[in-house]
This record gives sequence, structure tokens and C-alpha cells, in this order.
Amino acid sequence: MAHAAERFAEQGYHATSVSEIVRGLGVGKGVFYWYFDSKEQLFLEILRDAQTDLRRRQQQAIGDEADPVRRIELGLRTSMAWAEAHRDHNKLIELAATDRNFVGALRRGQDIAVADVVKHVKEAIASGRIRDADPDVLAHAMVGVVGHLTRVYIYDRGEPADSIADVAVAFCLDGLGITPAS
Amino acid sequence: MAHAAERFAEQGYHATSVSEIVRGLGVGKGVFYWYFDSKEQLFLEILRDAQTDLRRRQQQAIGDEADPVRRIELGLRTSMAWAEAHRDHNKLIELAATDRNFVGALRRGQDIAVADVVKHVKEAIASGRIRDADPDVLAHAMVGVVGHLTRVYIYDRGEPADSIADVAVAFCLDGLGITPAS
Amino acid sequence: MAHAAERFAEQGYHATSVSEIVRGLGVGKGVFYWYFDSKEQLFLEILRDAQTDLRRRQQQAIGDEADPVRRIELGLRTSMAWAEAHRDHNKLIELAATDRNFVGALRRGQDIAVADVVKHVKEAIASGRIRDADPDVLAHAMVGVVGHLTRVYIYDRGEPADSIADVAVAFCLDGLGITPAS
Amino acid sequence: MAHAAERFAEQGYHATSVSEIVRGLGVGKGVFYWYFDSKEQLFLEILRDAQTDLRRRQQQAIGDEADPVRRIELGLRTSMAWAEAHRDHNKLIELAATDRNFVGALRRGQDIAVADVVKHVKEAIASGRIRDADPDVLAHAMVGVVGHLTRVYIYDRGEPADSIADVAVAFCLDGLGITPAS
DNA sequence: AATGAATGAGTATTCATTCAT
DNA sequence: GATGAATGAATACTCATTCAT
Repeated sequence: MAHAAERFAEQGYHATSVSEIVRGLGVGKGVFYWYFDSKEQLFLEILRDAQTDLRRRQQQAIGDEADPVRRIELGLRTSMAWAEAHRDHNKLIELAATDRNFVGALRRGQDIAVADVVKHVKEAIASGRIRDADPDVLAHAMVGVVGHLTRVYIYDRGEPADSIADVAVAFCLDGLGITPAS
Repeated sequence: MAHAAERFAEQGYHATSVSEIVRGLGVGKGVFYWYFDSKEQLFLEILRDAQTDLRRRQQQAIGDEADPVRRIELGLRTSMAWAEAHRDHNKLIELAATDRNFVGALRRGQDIAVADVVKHVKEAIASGRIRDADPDVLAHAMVGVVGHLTRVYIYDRGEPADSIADVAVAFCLDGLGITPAS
Repeated sequence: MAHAAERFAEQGYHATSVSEIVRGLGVGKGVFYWYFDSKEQLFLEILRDAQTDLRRRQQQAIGDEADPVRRIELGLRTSMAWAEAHRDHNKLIELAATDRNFVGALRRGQDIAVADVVKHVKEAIASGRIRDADPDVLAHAMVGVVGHLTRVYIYDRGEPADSIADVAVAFCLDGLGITPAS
Repeated sequence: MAHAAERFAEQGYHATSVSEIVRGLGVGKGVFYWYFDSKEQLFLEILRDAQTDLRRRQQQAIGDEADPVRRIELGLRTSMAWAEAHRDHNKLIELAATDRNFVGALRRGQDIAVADVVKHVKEAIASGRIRDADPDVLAHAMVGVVGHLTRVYIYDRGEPADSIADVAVAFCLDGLGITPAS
């Protein structure tokens, strides 16, 4: 799966053939179909693992932090750090977004991720720390910021995740209309 | 080109065959190759037209507005309105981002679009209206917000562009650290 | 036809499209089909003209020469000179030999050409100037010599026709078992 | 390869489709591309094998014959016998001569074959058995005789190789200006 | 468990030919 | 006489998937 993820990330789903994947591993085609029903299922499996892994990292990072705003910040930073460390898997997530066959599975995972953020946002709104707006939209806005900045700065321009994360966090927290913790 | 854009948007580039495009138009396969050198060139042509059109709309919308912050806001709103009216073309732009063959052409167009925004941001920073940060990153952050909210709310959930644009604008302007015009 | 002959000679029959022929002439496709029923018929027409022209040249060259051996020699030399001057048409003749659709037409012309030579050979045999062998075979042997030497020396190596013709004639006349005219 | 050679010989290279080749063998199209990179490569492979085989036969036939003139004669006879037994492969050689894509490969093989003959001719000239002329031209003249007589008499008219070989040999040896071995 | 030869539907593209203008 | 847009059958080639070994 790691090898396949690499190939998919580099060349896209269609441009990567099963032949190429197994050749790169030095195994026969039969063994591929022993473990996976189809190329599509392989992709979905990698995708699910990626989403699961990202979520676990975020939960670890947030730990038992009490401040919801701080939790949001940790989530954003973890996203970018994870994306930097897992280029291939993150590329797969982008890939899945533009393919009819995968967009469903992708969304299921993303809904969960967004729900996590929404929880923190709601809490912060309740305590007056964040301007009163639709928490769902706010969460998605942050997802958009982090995703795009990752793509442009970390992937395309090769900048370090944490320096760009500083700007992303500043933009997002301001965008949420944060009032400093009293 | 309109019909092809529709098919590409719906099914993706690879899943849409030349056969299908011409069949849907009730014409022969040869006529396709009379007008386009290849399926790839067709896609690129549609992509370029889409990017050109979006940019023209933005320039029209901004007109000769003097306030840079207001120009940014108009740009954001126009993006979302255009995306709502041109679902297919916007989908194509998303598609292009995940395909090696198109990402180059896409980026060329996007660099121009971002440069437009960066100009306004720089001006606003110079006049102290926006927090002093890398204008390039700020512009990209806004692109991320608008793109993602469009995808999720306008496309997937079918909400009207202007109501979601209000939230997007609020998030972005706050994210820029705007100080109200004195 | 001259232009088409050139293209066919250079690229072969299949590799030369009707589009290319008319484009090179700056005319539309319609006019092509006004003058010719098909690409195949065009080829056959050029072929027939080429064979006719070669034969006329040979008859002119031979004139009313009385000596049959001398007539043979003149025929051989004229063949090579003509091939040098009409590279394209000669190439077409070679091309026709390997294509089912043209080999029939080609053979009809070649049979006539060979018959001309056979006449001289028979006469020379009758007068004891040439060894008594099947005149048909002898004629074909000479056709083989001239054709192949033309291909190799005149076309591929660009040598002048008359110098190579000297050797070809010597080989052929000796091959016929000529006894010097008494 | 045998089946493909047959189809190519009968219909020509372009008129023979990969589909037809595999259909005739009762196998799928994929298996063709498992063994060959392309239709072109298949043709080249058959061509090379044919040329290699012909040369081996000639070398076997000549053995350690001491007389260069006799070696030439054996070479000529072997050529015609081989052509009779390998109609398809010989046709392919003719086909290759008129196709830009194959003429290079063809020539490489033919240069070797001619070089073999030239060696014998040179030796015979040195010992005064053959008239002093360019041995290269003489060799090519014989190639022309044998090739053409094969085409006309063995292939088109179905005559036995050895009877026509007698005439070809007589013509060629006379053409070389042979003086009987003293 | 594993191989890799075999399948065949599917793809992009070409090109001789037609015909409304 | 002439144009060139339109046709569609045909072509070489790919690749996810199967299955006898």
C-alpha cells in the first residue's frame, strides 16, 4: 500500500497501472488480486488509512487541552505537519476529491474531521471567544485555508510546514473573530 | 466545448471518452479532430477560456473601485458568483489541479489571478488597513477559503452563492486583520 | 499527378494521405475527387503514365537500329537513364510491385516491356549472336540487373547513370553469351 | 511469427492488422503485445530472422569449397532454393525494401550478404578467373538477377527453383566473364 | 500463496471519401 | 469547377482482471 500510494501520488490514479505497482514491488499480478479485489478497492483502503491516521494524530496532539481555541490551533498545526510528513497520502486525498468513485468515501472521512473542529468552534462560540457564525462554515473555511496553503507552499514551493502554519493559524484565528482569552 | 466541459465536469477527464463527447453531440468522430488536435488540447482550451472569463468578470466587478479592501471583497464575491454560474468550468479547474498534464497550464492562469489579489493586499498593507504579513500567503489563504466553501456549500449542498459569500468575506477580511476604514 | 508522384515516392502509398497531396497543392479535397475516383486510381494513372513514358523513350532510343544486340544495349542504357531522370516514377514502379492492388497493373506494363526485349533477344538467337536459351528468362535477368543496380547505385549511392550503365551492359551482354558481330 | 509472416507476405504490412493476426491464431490482442512491443517490432524481428536464416544456409551450402567461382554458384543456387522454400520470408524482404521504416534494417542485412559474395568475387578476380571489374557491382548485379528471376518464375509462375537456377547461374557466370578453371 | 500468460473491451486517433454550399 | 466540414469504419495499442499452473 505504501508503494501504491507513492505511485498514485506521483502519477494520479488512472496513469498508474496495476502492472506498474506490482512490477515496482517485484511481485506477480496474482498476489495483488489475492490481497485486493480491485485497483479501486486498493485506493479506497489507502485513502481510509490516511484519513484515520490523520485523525489519530490530531487527537493525540490535542490531548486534553481545555481551551477550545487552543485545540483549534493545535488541529490546524497538526494538519499541516501531517501533510508535510505524508505528502503521498495527502495527495491521494486531493486526488479522491476529483474522482466520482472516491468522492463519497472521501467525504465520509472529511465529515468526521470537520465534526471534530466544529465541536471546538461551537464551544468557543458558546464561551464568547469566537464571533457567532455558522460553526460548520467556519470549520470548512479553515479546512480550505490549510489545504490550499499546504498545496502551494509546502508541496509546490517546499517551504517548511511550521513557518507557513504560523501564518495559516493567524489568518484562521483572526478569521474566526477570536477575542483573546480573558 | 460547452458540451465537453459538461461531460468532463461530471465524469472527470479520463472517464470521458472522445466517443462519448461526439455521440452526445450527434456528430462524427472526425469532426472532433477537425477542430481539436487531441482530447488534451480540447481540455486545455476549455480551461484557458474558463480562467480568462473568470478574470474578466472580476475586473469588471472591481471596476475603478478605489478602496483596496473593497476591491478584495468584490473579487471574492465575484469568484463565488462565477463559480455558481459556471459549475462545469469551475469543476474543470479543480480537475486540472490533480492531473500532471494540466497542472502547468492551470498554475499559469492561477498565478495571474493571485497576482491581481496580491496587488490589492499590498496596497492595503501599505495604507495600514491590513496587518503586515506576506501578501502572497494572504492571497492564497483567501483562494483556499473561497474554493473550498464553493465546493462544499454551493456545489455539494446547493446553497446560494451570495449567502455563503457573506460568511466567506467576513472570514477573509477578519483573517487579513482588517482595521475599519477611518 | 507530378506532385502526388513525388509524395508517394518519398513516403510510400499508405503513408501519403490525400489530405497531404491536396494541401501541398493548395487546393481543396473536392477538386481531387473531381479528377480522380480514388487515391488508388490516381496511383494507377501515374503508374501507367510512367510505364508508357519509359517505353516511348526506349523506342525512340532504339529507333531503326538494325543490330538486335545493339538494340538490347540501347534499351538497357535508356532504362537506366530514364530511371535517373525519373526517380519518383521509378520508385512508384517499385512500390507497385509490393502492393496487391497494383501488382496486376504493373505486370501488364512490364510484360509489354519484356516482350520488346524478348523480340530482340529472339532475333539475336536466331542469328546465332546469343547463346540459345529461353529468351524470356534472359530478358527478365536483364531487367533484374538493371533494376537492382539502379536502386543501389543511382538511387542510394547517387552515382551517375551512364557509368553504372557501362558495367550493367557489360554484365548483361556477357550474361547473354554474346558473340561479337562478325 | 510464422503466421504473421504469412499474412504480411500475402497482404503487405499495412493491409495486415494486428487484429487480423491474433484472430487468425485464435488468441487475444493482449498476448500479442505481451510478446512484441509493436507491429513494427514484430516485422523487424521476422525480417532479421529471415536474413539470418538465409545467410546460415548459404554458409552451410558453401562449406569449405575452395573454388571461389563454385562458391558463387552455390550461393546463387542456395538463394533460389531458400526463396522457394521460404516464400513468405522472401516476400517480407521485398516488402521491407519499399518501406521507409524497414529499409534501414533490411540494408544492414543485405550489406552483409553482399559482402560475402564480394569476397568470392575478389578472390576470383585476383586469380584471373573473372574479368577485372568492380566486385561490388558484380555482386549486386547477381543479386538483381536472382531476386528478379525468383519473383517472376518461382513465385509468379510457380516453376521449380533448380531449373530456373540453372539459367540464372549460367547468366551470372557468363556475366562475370568467367574463364573456365584451367 | 504466488506467478505471469492470456483476455478483450476500451481508448485516442487517422483518413479515404462524400456532399451541401 | 471548387471548397472544406463532416462521416465513421478502421487502426494500433492499453490495462484491469482472470486463472491454469
